[in-house]
Amino acid sequence: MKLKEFAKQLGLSPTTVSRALSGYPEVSEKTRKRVAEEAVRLGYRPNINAVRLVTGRAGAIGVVMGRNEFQFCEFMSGMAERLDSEDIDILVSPVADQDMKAELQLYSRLATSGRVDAVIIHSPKPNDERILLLHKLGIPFLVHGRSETNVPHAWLDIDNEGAIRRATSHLLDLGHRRIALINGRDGLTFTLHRDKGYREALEQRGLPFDPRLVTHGQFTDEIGFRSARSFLEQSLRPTAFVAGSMMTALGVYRAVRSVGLVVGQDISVIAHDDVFPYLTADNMVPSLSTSRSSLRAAGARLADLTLQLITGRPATEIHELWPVELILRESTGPAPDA
Amino acid sequence: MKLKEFAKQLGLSPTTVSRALSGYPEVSEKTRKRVAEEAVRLGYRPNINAVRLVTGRAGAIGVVMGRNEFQFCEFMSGMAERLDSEDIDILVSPVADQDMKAELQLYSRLATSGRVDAVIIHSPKPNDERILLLHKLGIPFLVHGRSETNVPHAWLDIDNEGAIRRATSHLLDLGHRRIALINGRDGLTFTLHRDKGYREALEQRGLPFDPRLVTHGQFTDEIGFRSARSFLEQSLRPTAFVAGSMMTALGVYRAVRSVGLVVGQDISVIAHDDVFPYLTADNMVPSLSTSRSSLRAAGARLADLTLQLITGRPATEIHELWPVELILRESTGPAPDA
DNA sequence: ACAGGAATTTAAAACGATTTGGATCGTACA
DNA sequence: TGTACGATCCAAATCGTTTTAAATTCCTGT
Repeated sequence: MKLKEFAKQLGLSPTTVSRALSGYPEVSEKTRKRVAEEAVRLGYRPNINAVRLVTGRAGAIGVVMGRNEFQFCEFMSGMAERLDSEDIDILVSPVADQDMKAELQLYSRLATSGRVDAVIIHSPKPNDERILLLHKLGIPFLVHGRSETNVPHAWLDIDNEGAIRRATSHLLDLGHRRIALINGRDGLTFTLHRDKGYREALEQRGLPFDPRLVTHGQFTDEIGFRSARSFLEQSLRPTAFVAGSMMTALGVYRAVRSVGLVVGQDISVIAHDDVFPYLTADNMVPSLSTSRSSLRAAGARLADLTLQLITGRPATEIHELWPVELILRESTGPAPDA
Repeated sequence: MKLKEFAKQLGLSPTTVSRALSGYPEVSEKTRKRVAEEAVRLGYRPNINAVRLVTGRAGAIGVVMGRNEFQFCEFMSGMAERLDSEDIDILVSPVADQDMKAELQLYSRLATSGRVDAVIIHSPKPNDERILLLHKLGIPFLVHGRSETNVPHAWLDIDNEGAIRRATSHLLDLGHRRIALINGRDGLTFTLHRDKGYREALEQRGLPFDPRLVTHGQFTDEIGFRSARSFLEQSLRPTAFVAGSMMTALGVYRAVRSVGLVVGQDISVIAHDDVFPYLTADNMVPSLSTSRSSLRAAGARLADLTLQLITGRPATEIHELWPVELILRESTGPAPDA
C-alpha cells in the first residue's frame, strides 16, 4: 500500500498523512491519532527506500568486523538492542584481519557509498589511519577505544590501564613478584594502555619491569596456551598471570595444568572478561578472577552515542571512559613461598 | 556527483551512462569502456537509495541473531566473505532467545519493511512457524538447518544425524557402553537429528537406549559442566561423552577433572566443532576428538544460494546436505575395564 | 543512391516518499 | 464588518536513479 492510496482512503492529502506519521506539529491531534490508527489497521508502512532517497539519510550504521573476533557478536548484540526501537539498521562488513589496506578501502567505500550514516571503528591504534580517512571523507564516526590521532573524534573506551593496574597491584598485594602479562595485539591502543597499567603497578612498588614477562598476540586459546607454557618453562617462572581475554585464560589454565601445577594455588590468574553468556568466569574450575566490563553494554551505549552524533551532537563532546570492575574469585591466591 | 551531471560531462544521456555501468547489451563497447573509466576518474557512484527505490530491490540480506549465539559471528563472517564482491549488505537484527512471539514479529517487520530482499532462518524446528510466516508473506528466505514444515523452502544443513551416529559408533567400537549425549536445545531439528543419530548407533548394536544419558540445553560451558557433573555422579557413570559444541566440551573437560578423572583415559569425549579461529580442538589438553563442519563455509555458501534465490532460482531446487568429518584426537580412547 | 534493419542513443515517465510554499478555514479583535 | 492571525491542510516540486518507448545513426546489399 502506497502513501497516495492510503491518504485517499483516509480522505486526506499525502502531505498531511506523512506529517502526521512523522510527528510534525502542523497537524491536529485528532487527525494524527486517526492516521496512526488507520496505518496500523490497513498496514501502511512508508517505503523505506523512498524515504531514504528523499531525506538523504541511509538509516544504517556500519560496522566493520574482523575475521577472528569472537567478541564482535556480543558487541553487536548490544548495539542492536539499542537500535531496534529506532528505524536504524546495522550493516556488517567483514575485513581480513591485519590487512590495513583492505580495511581502509572498505571504510572508504562504506563512507562514499551512502549506505550508512555513520561507522564505528574498533581497536584503534594511537595513530590510526582510519580515523584520518573518515575525518577527511566527512562521514560521522565513533571510535570504540581510544586514539591519539590528531583530529577531533568521538570515542568510548574502558579504562584498560586502570583495570590492569589494579589487577597487577592486587597480585602484588598477594605477594607475587613475578607476574606475566599476556596482552593483546601489538600496536593497538588498548594493548599499550594495558602494558602501561602493568608497568605502573610495578613502579608503584619500585619493582623492576622485565620485558621477558610480557607477550602480545591475538585473543585465542592457542596463544594463551603457548605464551603461558613458554613462561612456565623459564628458569624463574612467574607465579601469576594477567590474561587479556577469556579465551587466553582458557589456554593459560591448560598450560598450568599441563606442567602439573594448580591454578589458584601454585599459580594465580586474572583475566579480562568481556562478559559472554556462553563462557563465564564463575563456571571455570577454579573460578576465574577477572577485570570485568560488559561489551554488550558498550555496544548499546555506542549505538546511542552514534544516534546523537548523527543528529548533530558535536563529536568533540562525546568522550566516555568506563571504569572496569575487579572481581576476585578462586584463581587468585597468595604467592607460594619461594 | 549525480548521474545527470556526470552524463553531461561525458556528452551522453543519463540513460546510456546508466546502461553502460549496469552492463546492458545495447551500448557499444567503446562507450562502455569510456564511461567506466571516467566513472572511476571522476568518482561517480550511483546513489544507492535511488537505485533501490527504482529497482525495488533492497540490496541486503537479513539475518536474525539470537542473543547467546557465539557461533553467529563465524557464520556471518562466511556470508560476508561471499557477499563483499556483490553490492549486497548484511542486515543484522537481534532477538531475545526463545521468544518466538518477538521473533515472528521481527521477521514480519523485516519482510514487510522492504529493507531486505531475503532473510535467513537459523535453528529451525521440525514444524517452524517462521517458515510458514515468511512463505505467507512471500519474501524469499533460506533455512540454515532443516524443517519438515509443509511449504516449499530452500535449505542448507549439515548431516547432524550421521555425524553423531558416527561419533557414537566410534565410541562403541572402543568398547564404551555407557555414552552420554549432551545435546542442543530441545525441539530444534538439529537436536532431534543428533538424538536420532545417537539412538541409531545404539540400535545397530542392539543396545538399549537410556534416556537418563541424554540432556538438552544451550551451548554454554555452564550447561556442559553441569550436565557432565550430574552424569558423573550417577551410580553407574558413563565412560564417554558426546558434546554438542566446543563450549559444552569445555564444561565437560572441567567436570571430568573436577571429579578426579582424566579425559582420554577414564573418560572419552567427542564434541561437535564448528571451527572457530579462537578456540581449536587441537589445542585442548588432551586434544579433543571432534565431528567437524565449517560454519564459515556454510555461511559463504548460504549467501551464495541466497543470491541465486533472489535472482529467480526456485526454492524447491535448493537443498544441500553437507557431510561432517570425524576427527580423532587424544580425548578418545578405549573404554576402561568395568 | 536508397530502402531496410540493426546498433546506438535519447527524452520522458516511473519509483514512493518528504518538503516547500500556498491555500483554506475559523476565530478573535478592532 | 473587515482584518489579521493561527491552525490545518494541500498541490506540486523534489530526491537520483532505471526503464519504456521512440528517435537517431550507421551499415549493408541491391
